[in-house]
Amino acid sequence: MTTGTADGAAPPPRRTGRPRSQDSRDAILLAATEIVAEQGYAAASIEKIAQRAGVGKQTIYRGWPSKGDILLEALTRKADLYIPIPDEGNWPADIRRLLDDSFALVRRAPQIPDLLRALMVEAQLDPVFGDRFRTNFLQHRRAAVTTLADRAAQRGDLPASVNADVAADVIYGVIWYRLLAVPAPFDDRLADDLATLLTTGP
Amino acid sequence: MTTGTADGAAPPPRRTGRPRSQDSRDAILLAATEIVAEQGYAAASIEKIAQRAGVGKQTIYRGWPSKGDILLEALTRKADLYIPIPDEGNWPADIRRLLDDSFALVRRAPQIPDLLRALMVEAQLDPVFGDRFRTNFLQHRRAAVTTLADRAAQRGDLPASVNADVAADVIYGVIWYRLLAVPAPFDDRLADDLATLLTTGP
DNA sequence: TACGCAACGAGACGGTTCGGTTCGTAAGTG
DNA sequence: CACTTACGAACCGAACCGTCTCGTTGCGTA
Repeated sequence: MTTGTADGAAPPPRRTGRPRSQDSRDAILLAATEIVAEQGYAAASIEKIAQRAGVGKQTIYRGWPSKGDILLEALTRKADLYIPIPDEGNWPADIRRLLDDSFALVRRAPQIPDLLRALMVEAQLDPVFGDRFRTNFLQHRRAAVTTLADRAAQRGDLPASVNADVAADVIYGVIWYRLLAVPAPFDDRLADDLATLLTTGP
Repeated sequence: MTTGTADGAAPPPRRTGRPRSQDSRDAILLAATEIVAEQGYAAASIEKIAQRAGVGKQTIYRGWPSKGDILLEALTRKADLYIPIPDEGNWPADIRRLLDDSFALVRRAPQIPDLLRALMVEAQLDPVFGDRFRTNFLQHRRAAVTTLADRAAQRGDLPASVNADVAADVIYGVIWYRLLAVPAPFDDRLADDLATLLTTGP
């Protein structure tokens, strides 16, 4: 990953010539999001995105190395996707807060599930992008949970039947499973069930 | 889905003309499996499958309605994928047995993870096939777990923190999450962790 | 103000890939 | 032998990728 700003010490802003258009970038991200949401990922070609965005294909190739990266940026922009790592002082409240925040975000922005599905598909189809997706996105989300769990373990209120890794596996496993495999909503009942499972000890 | 054998009452075996070649069917399934395992799903086109199988494309179109269905048949043939629903008499042993059987199958047949990934991708790209996949495969697997859990609930040894739906969500959620999102093995440690989580009560 | 430079939208281009169909032949059935 | 259906191969058109070339546009600098 030596692309981007890894250009010596300071990122040279741009010296001369016409600057890149932020409007075009925005239009591209919007068009990609809409196509994925409305017509499914199979319909999202670079060609179609460019056409819908009212943009030349070259502008897209200049800005992103692959289709997946467009979607990844669209996702991270979509909401303040940064779900803050809660700190309620105890494990049950932390885990419940994280679940509530995550579910609320999905419900609030209905395109997010479509983007997530598309990204996971692209990660399977393009292994190089897949690595990027795992490193830059999936592991970040996972780290939020393991941070909470580690904190709980130190505090001593993590149930003996739970460890940090399995907690992350369970939470994101269920979320992705529902996104991809079963058409089930992210409702309070699921949050209840998961929180109960992960906070009940012997 | 009115294709296939939904042809009146009795499935007419075949009356006249050249019979379909079972060898061709086998070669197609084998070729599809190998391409997916060796080159990834992105490389698995009908064209390549036909070429590798030494078969005309028409023979494929005559036998399966879509690429996903080829892979689905390849998967169900691959092993006796039918993992028997355990009945060990108690919930912890049942759940442990199901996990062990499932993990052992994946370890024994290394193409199975590739096929599963490919099927999940295809389910996202082709919604019509996706419905078929969910109905004919995913729900069956899920039912195995809910059957165990229902039995345990009746017996009274299902922990209060677990219910049938969440047990299935957790087990298959984690399995699919590991297949698609994190490069982690299906080892005894995972089975231990999951079994502990699902069998420990307050 | 005038000039130069890079990005812009649009689209042409060559090339590849693929899905689906057509064609003449092969293999069974009656 | 006549008939029927499957067979492999070849063919066709559409879609798309990535590059390239236009003439144009906007910004920094001379």
